[in-house]
Amino acid sequence: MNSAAAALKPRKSPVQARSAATIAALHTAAIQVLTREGLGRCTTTRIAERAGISVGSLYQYYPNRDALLAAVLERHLVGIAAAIDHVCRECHGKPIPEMAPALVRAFLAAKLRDREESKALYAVAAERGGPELVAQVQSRMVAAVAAMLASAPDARFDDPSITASIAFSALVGPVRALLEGHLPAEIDGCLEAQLVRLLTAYLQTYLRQPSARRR
Amino acid sequence: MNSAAAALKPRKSPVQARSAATIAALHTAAIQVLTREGLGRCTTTRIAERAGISVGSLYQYYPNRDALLAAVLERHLVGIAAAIDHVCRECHGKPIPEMAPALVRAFLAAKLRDREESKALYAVAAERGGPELVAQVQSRMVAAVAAMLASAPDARFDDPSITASIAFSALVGPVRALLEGHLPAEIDGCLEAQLVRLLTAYLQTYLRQPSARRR
Amino acid sequence: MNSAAAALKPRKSPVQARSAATIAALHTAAIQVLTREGLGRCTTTRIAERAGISVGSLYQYYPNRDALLAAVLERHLVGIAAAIDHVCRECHGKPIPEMAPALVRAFLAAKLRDREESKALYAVAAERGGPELVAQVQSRMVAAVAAMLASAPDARFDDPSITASIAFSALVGPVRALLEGHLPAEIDGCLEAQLVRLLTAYLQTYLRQPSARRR
Amino acid sequence: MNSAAAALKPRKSPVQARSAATIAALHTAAIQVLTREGLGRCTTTRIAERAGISVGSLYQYYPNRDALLAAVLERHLVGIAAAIDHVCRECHGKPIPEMAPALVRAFLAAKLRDREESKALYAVAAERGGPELVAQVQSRMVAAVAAMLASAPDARFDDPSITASIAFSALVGPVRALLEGHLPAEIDGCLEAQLVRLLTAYLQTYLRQPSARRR
DNA sequence: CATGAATGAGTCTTCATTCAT
DNA sequence: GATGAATGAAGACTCATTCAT
Repeated sequence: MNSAAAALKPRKSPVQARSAATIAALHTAAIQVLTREGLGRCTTTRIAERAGISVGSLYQYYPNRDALLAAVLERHLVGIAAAIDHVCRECHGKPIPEMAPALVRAFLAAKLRDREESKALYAVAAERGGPELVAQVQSRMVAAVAAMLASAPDARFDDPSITASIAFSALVGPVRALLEGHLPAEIDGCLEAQLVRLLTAYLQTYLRQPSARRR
Repeated sequence: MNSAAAALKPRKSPVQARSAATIAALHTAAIQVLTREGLGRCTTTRIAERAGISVGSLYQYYPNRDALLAAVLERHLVGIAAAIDHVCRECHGKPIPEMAPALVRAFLAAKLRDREESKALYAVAAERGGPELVAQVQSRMVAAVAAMLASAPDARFDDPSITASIAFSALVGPVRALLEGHLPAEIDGCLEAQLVRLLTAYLQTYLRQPSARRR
Repeated sequence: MNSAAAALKPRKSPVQARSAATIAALHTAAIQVLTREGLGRCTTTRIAERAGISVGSLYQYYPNRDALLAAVLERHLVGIAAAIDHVCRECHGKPIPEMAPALVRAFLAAKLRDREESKALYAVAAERGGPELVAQVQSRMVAAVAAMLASAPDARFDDPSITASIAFSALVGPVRALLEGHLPAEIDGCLEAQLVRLLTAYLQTYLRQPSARRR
Repeated sequence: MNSAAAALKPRKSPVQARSAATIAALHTAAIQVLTREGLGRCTTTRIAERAGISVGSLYQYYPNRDALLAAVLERHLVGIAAAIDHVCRECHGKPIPEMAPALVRAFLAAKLRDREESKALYAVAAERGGPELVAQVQSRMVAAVAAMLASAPDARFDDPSITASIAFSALVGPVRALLEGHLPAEIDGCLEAQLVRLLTAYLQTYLRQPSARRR
């Protein structure tokens, strides 16, 4: 870990219950302020105030504002990653037609659980340190997906990691579009079905027995 | 146009050659500062300095910082939209296997022409006014794609606009991932092929003659 | 209170001794800067500097420059109003020849106690929010004077509030002229006598027993 | 004239008709901007724009913003002064009961002819250079009034200039209060009568034959 | 002469961070 | 440990004034 990364690390581990509660409150507060005020007005004072603690105390937990926001973002991403990890292990060895729906469902469930949070954090992800964090967690998720894909009995991927990257980011795109309101309203009900169709079709181009036409 | 949107409008039109040059310099400078310093440090002073003009002059062209950034973003998006529009008209009435590659190629060409610019503007797109702008241009692009899809002789879409939304944002996802460095390095060479594969597979699930196996 | 007025309200109450001292220092500093530099150069930085605090601290007490100046003006006006209120209650039921001198004396004492302050605040009273504030406090003073006049046993006023308005503003005029240096220097010694004469003469035109000629 | 005063002098005399017209347009524009935007936003650019000329041209006529505003204020004050001068000459040698109403009427007519202008200029009068200008013109008016008073056959003033000062500023006070909205609305109709009463009563305390008791 | 774009010093205001209580 | 007042650097934006066209 270089010094830049070190500067974003929390100051203390939540060894005490109180600490954990305070940190949770800070995260929640940060997301609320982010949502209500925007990143530009998401100040330490406001976050602390909403979390019910003093600014001074905030600095007991995080060395600076960016570290707090990074932590919030990280927790969010790690949650998603865990869900992906889990489903990938669960679907290990299963055929594509089972993998795809499971992956889509898991991703949607994780990402849309708290839409406000997901949406608010896009801005954080675009700021200093955000992209690195996202890239890091993303690569972990891609690795999990790649491992899962590699285990599919009915398909063969030249480079599972590339396929996983494309597959995953092809899922991320529509979900982000949904959260940011770039999608027509009608989509809400059929998003999952569409993503399943998209992913399945894509992965099935790698079916092992290419007796039938492909691509 | 409501007053919020009005606040983001440029102040004067570049009727004179000098104005046009100044505005171009401002856009370029903004993107450079964005890239080198990040959105948080992308200040009017810095932009003006890099553009070789005074802050005061900057404010003769844009009423505020957000308006300038919005203009830069808009120009970028409009460029993309024009490319999409064009290819969609060009592929009108062609079958899916021709549409998909053309669309992918056009999108990649437009979006990756200036990677630095594309990448820098993601942060802007996440800020005040950005999402609205993106949504607006996005919907125009989706409409173009939907029209194209509806004209495909070999497929039938229940709701072309939904399919277009998914298709387009499924393209956007991987490209964004690429620009933000979330993709493995090896992908660069095969991104286009992968996206063509993704898009074709997805759209072909809507093939008109389901004599062959699908999905 | 409408939002415009709300924007001029102080941010925190001086509950602590230190706060009260800081606020007092700010008021004094504001008047000094006003006097030495004029309203146009009465900037928050200069006020804070002279008050011996940082600009940031100034903004902990007042949301903006106008609010600070409004507070200074208000305190001044309220002081005058209190003096007027007091003398009006004191003279309740007394005859005109006692009322007039008492009112003049009280007004002069209050307004000329700190000539520098009184003079400096004229500029503030003419700026955004000033006129409203003055009008408001003025009406309170006029009401007090009107009540006093109505209680005079030796006079009868058709509309005490009109008479009070005229009487009061007729006092304000010369005092303002004095403070702004529009009056010849010789006046200083006899101003009070002249104002008493003016006010008494005016009010006595409303004497109850008009056995003698009255205009 | 010291250098400070010199700096406020117009740059060119209105020898040409066009100059005179432009200057008039500038004055009018200045008052409009003053009224609509307030002194703080009464900028040279805005004034020039409203006057239909360019900023550059504005600087052909006045060396700086303050000079323009001073000129506007001066013209206003000189107009009032001329009216006062005129009525004072007209009433020369007449008794108090004729002087007072004439003076009041003349003053009100002059000051209330363009209420917007009168009101707007109070802010200018409070700024740099304003007070001096006002004091200067005021003293000329007071001199005229004093001369008139001294000529009254029915009164004797120990120091006509003091009486004139008080009398004049006692008129100024209520009129200013009216323009700034500090007076009850009902006053509008009876202001003149009240001021006549006020002034007459005051001046009559100096009646030559004190056969009757008065103050 | 008129024009109005350019200048940049100067304002107000915010906010991350510290530290005395 | 907690608090929140104080700090002051930094940013957005304005505007009087100039001068090339």
